[in-house]
Amino acid sequence: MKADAIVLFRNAGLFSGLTDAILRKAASMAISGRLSRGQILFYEHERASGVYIVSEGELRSFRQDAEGREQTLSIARCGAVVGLSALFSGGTFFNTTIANSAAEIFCIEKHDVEELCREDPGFVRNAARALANQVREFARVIESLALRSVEQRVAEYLVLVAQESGIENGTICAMELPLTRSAIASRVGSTREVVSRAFSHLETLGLIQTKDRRILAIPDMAALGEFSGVELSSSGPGFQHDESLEGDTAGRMWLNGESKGKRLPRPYVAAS
Amino acid sequence: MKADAIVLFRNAGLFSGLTDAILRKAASMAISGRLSRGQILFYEHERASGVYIVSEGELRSFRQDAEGREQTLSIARCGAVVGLSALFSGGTFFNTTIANSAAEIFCIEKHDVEELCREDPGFVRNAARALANQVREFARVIESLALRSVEQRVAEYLVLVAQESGIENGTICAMELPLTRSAIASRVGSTREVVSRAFSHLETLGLIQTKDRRILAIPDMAALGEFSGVELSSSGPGFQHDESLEGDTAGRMWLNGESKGKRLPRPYVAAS
DNA sequence: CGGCAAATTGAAAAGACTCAAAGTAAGTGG
DNA sequence: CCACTTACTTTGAGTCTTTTCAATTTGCCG
Repeated sequence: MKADAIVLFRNAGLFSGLTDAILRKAASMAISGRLSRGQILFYEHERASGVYIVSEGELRSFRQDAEGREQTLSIARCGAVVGLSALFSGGTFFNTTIANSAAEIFCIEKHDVEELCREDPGFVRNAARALANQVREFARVIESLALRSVEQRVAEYLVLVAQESGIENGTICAMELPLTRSAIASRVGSTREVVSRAFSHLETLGLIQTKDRRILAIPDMAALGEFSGVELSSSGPGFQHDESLEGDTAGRMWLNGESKGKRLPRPYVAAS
Repeated sequence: MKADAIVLFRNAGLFSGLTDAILRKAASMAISGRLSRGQILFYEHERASGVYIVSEGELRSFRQDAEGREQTLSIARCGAVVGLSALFSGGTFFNTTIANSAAEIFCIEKHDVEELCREDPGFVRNAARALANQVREFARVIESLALRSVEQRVAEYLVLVAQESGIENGTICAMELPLTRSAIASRVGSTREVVSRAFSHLETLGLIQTKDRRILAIPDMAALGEFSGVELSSSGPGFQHDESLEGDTAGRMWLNGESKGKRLPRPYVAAS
C-alpha cells in the first residue's frame, strides 16, 4: 500500500530530486483513496485539508457560474498535484475538482505537508515550482480567452492534444480526442454548438480531417498552429537575450527599456 | 541606499516573517533601479535574470497578441514581487512588464535568489505563498473572462477599485478611477469603446453615477457586486465545511462526493 | 429495435468589435 | 486669455462573432 505511494512519488514533480528518506516519510503520511467517475473531490470555498497527488485516472479542476456554465482550469493526471495553492494561500480551495474517470489518489494532510516543508527545503522548492508552472499555464489561458477567437482556441487545444498524444506519420498527425464537444467547450471557454461549428469550419479550411467524431488527423501541424495564433514554443532564431551579457553587475537591465527589435505597437500606459 | 531596501523588504510579502539577518543579506544583494513611465522592464520570452521588488510606483504585466491588443495580467505596487514565477519555472519571462508610472525597484539576481533559497526555507515558503496568490488571482481572471460579459467584468473591476481605494459614506461609495478607459479595457479583456458603453449602461441602470470621467460614485456596492456576478467573498452562512470534522484520520473526505447542499447543475464528465 | 447521450445544423438574437465622427478636457505657447 | 494641440472619451452605425433555442441526426448499448 505505502509501496504504491513511494513508486508514485518518485516520479511526481512535487518530490523530484528529494532524498529517499523524505520520500518514504511522505509516503507513510499519504492516505490513499479512490474516486469513481464523476465524483467530486472538493468544492470551491471548502476549507483545504490537504493536497492530493494523482496516481491513476484524471481529475479536472473547474469553476462554475450561477447558471452552471463551467470553465475548466486544469487537468491533473498521474503524478500531478491538486490543491496545492490552497494550502499556501488562504486555506480554502478556489475551484471545484471532480474525477473525470475512476481515479486513485493520495492525500497528504495539511499538517503533514507543513511537516514536510519544515523538514526539507527541497520540498518547498518543488512546491514553488509546481505553483510557478500553474501560474505560467494560467497566463496562457488568460491570453487565449482574452485575445483569441473560439476557433483559434479550439485549434490551440487540438495542437496541444496532438503534441501529447498524437501519432505522427510523416507530416500528418493522427489522434484520438479524449473529450466530448461539451468538455472541449468547457476547456476553451465556449459552448457545445460553437465548438462543433469550429470543427466543421477547420475541416472546410483543410486544417483538420475528421474520421469519426473522436478520431481526427492534422495534415499540417504548423499550419494549424499558426492558425491558432500561438507563437511557436521556445522562440525562433535571434529571439532571446544574449547570454553573454548575463552575470555582470549593476542596474544595466533597465537602462534600455525601448530598444529590442520588435514590431509590436507600443503598450498603453496608465494616466498619471 | 541599502537601508532603503531593508525598510522596503521588511514590509514585502516575499520577506515577511524572516529574520533580520536574512533581510539584511537580501538587501545587500539587491540592486536598485529606476524606471520612467512607459519604460519596459522585461519582455516575454526573455531569459529571466532575477526577480524585482517594487518600491515605488506601479508596474503592469501583460501579454500582447500579433495585432498589438493586450491583456494585462497583474499590477504590482509597493512591496509586490515581479517575475518570480519565471525563476521557478522555465527560466524565461512569460509576460512583458512595463512601468505604469515612474517607479523605483530592486532587483535580486537569479543566483542571489538561489542563495536565499538555500539559506532560508522561510524564504522559499514565502515565494510559494506569493505564487499561490497569483494562481488564485489568475483563476479569478479566467473565470471572469470565460463566464461573464464585459459589463459584468467592468462592474467587477469597479467593485475592486472601490474596495481598495474608495471612500465610503454611509451606503454610498465615492472613488477616483486611476485608469483610462483603454487601460480598463486591457484589464477586463475588451476595448475602449465597449468599456465606455458599459459605463453608460451601468449609469442608466443606476448602479453607478459618474461625476467626471474619472470620478464616480457607487450608490449601492452590494447591488453592483451582485450585477457583476461575483460571489460575495468569504462565504455566507452555512457554506463552509464543518470544522469539527477536521483532524480525524483516513480517507473520509472522498467517500461522499455528491452530497453538499448545492443548487448547481451537475458538472460534465469526460467520456470514457 | 428502442432509447439515450452526444453531435450537428439552422435560424434568430444578443453581444462584442471596428471604424468613423464628434465631443471633452487639460495643457502649451503665443 | 485665447487658439491650438493632444490625448481621451463618447456615440452611431455596420459587421462579425458568439450564444441560444429548437429540431434533427448520429452512433452506441442494452
